[in-house]
Amino acid sequence: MARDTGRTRTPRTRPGRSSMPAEHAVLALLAVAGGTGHGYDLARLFQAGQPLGEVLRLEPSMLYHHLKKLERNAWVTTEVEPQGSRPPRQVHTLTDSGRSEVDNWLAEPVQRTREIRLDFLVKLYFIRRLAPESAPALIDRQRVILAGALTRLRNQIATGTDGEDAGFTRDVLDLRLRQTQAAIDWLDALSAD
Amino acid sequence: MARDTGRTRTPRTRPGRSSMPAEHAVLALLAVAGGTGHGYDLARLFQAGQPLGEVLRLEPSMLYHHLKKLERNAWVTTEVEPQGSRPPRQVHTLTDSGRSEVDNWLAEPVQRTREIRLDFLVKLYFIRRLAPESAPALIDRQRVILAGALTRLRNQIATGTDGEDAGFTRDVLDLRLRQTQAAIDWLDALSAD
DNA sequence: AGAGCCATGTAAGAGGTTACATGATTAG
DNA sequence: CTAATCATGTAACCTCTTACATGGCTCT
Repeated sequence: MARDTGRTRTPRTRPGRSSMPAEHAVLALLAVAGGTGHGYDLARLFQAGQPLGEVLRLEPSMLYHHLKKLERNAWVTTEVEPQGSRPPRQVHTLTDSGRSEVDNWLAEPVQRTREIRLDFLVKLYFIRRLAPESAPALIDRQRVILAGALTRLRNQIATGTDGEDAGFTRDVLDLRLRQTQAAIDWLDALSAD
Repeated sequence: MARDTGRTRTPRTRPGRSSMPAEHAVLALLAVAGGTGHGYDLARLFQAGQPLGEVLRLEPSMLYHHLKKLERNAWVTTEVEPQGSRPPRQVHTLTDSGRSEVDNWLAEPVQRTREIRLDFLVKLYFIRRLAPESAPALIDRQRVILAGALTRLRNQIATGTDGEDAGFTRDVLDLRLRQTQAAIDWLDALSAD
């Protein structure tokens, strides 16, 4: 039914949602490693048993995919390092632009409660290794955002829906309220170290 | 580097993870509507403002996509109903196989805590409309699963990791513990109606 | 002799988002 | 006259997962 008229489409402006934690984790891992590294080496850190692997499982194929993407973004440069008998390494080096991307990403709290479980944990892991003195500020800013969400949820519950679906809507909001409160309590426990 | 040798690959056995909530929601909505319906009609219920739309936002394009998939699975049949001047409707009818798929899906609690937020809420919405007498059993079985997760988390925390990343791993487990506990508390509040 | 490490990927397919196409009718 | 409603999709592009390919080397 629909036909492609051949017109140039507007380029996709919104590539992906949330903070693209996997991609940024690869970039940040390069920063932790001192700015350079190759894929195979980084891959081990994303496996089960590794602390980061418990939060973010990354198969080799995706890791290599992300490294290509980072290169397209000019956040890393790549050069081939022959290894004699072994397969040559693609050694990736963080650029200035890549480093500032890491810093900006680390400074930003996440917007949605469900992103705490993955995105925020990854940020927390890296900020403690790359800029531990900034960790309390990140945690505080995150708490402010969650506190705002909590207030909005309370208002929504108070403004109560009427109609036959009121019960379900209330249950949904109540779940979100509890999950948000649990995340705030967790942040408080983090600060209280 | 890799070359396709032309060998037949083993068919993909694991199609998708979690309970494919969107697909099942479309199927269940058809059941609520009495077994028949067309896409445009169902689409409205997934919009913002509708109770289901608050939990699961489904764009028309995805809705039609799911309807095609349901047909391939023989869970619905489709016939065209001309409308005169308006575009003809594709009227979908739930099959026996489709109805039993809905029933099985509704009876199964979710395995992971993070699926509470979407998958379980959708199940709750539909079980209250299709088989309200079974809702307490679903909630109870869900509580058992979450209680098991809680126990495993407590054990993991007690068995404490050693090493430099012990702090982070503990924070991860502590967050999961709190989120799981919040979900259990919510289930308890649901039962206490 | 076989398992597993090193080191890099491709292939195929699922699930999902956003933009856009079509074209008559009805409400403001 | 314009916008929305009705009704159905396609196109292009994401992310993520699983399976597989290559091929020498080292450990048991």
